[in-house]
Amino acid sequence: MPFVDNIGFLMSRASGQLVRATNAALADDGLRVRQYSVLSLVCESADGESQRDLAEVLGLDPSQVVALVDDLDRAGLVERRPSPADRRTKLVVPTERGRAVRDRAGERADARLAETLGALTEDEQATLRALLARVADLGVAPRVAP
Amino acid sequence: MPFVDNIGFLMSRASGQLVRATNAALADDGLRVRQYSVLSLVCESADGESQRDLAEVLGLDPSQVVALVDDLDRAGLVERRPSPADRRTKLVVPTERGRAVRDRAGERADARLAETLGALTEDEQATLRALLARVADLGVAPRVAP
DNA sequence: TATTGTTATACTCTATAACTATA
DNA sequence: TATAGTTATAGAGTATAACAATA
Repeated sequence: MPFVDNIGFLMSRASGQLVRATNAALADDGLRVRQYSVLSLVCESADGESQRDLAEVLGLDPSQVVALVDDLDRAGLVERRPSPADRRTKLVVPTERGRAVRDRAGERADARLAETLGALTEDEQATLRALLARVADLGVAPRVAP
Repeated sequence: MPFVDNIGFLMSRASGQLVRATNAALADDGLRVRQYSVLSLVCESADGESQRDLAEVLGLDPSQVVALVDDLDRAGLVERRPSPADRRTKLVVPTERGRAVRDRAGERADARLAETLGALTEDEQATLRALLARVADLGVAPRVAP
């Protein structure tokens, strides 16, 4: 099979397209896709998310999450609050303005994503989503023995 | 729809998994996935590929291809040959050793990819490949007017 | 005037290691 | 001793601009 049909190559190429399109849609709100991801997750959370949980869901190292939350904090979109249960833990919660920005940015990002995925029908997008979810393996990933 | 079901997010996460797995499989041959991509493409070409064509297929800027070909050249896996048709153009061709390394690395990368995609049946992988190809938009991409 | 390859630069992303304060 | 957050650093990936040689 020719290299251009390699799933890894196609996925990397497609992912790049989507990230670029999304970043372009978010630029007006001063966001990039990773900051937007953090903001979206904390907006969906009832009592805030710990940075560790954010790192887990996003598949990032906790040290990367620090920088992303710093960015959002500096922009006044989220706050770090002490956890009532564990003094080590900080819960990241959106500010009022953070929620507003997320909603507006979300509409733009969604519109641009729909445009980029325009070649696919709704059914095909659902199929793609389901297949990606299984490859992305968001559950607890079994690794080689440490 | 919850953020974790966003196709862009899932694609980025899945792509990262595949790239990491492939890089791990290629490490023994001293390659990374982008260098391996260039090597694969020139091995499939009859008379070599120009750097411009490589950039086009890979979706990279021509200046990035320069560095990748430099790496492969330094490792003795490819050579730059003058094009008989156009003295500006350099055709990148694999060395004998380049072909051998590509074959061995390709087997390892393919095996690791199959392992990473193990959750999907052959049919599902074919479906995924077809959907990704349409999103990746490898044809001539119509852009906004320049 | 336009294109191919190249150099240079800056910023983002990824990957580790080590430190602190708590548990 | 283990975990949550943090700092620091290095390498890889991405994005532009500008230049020489050639068409």
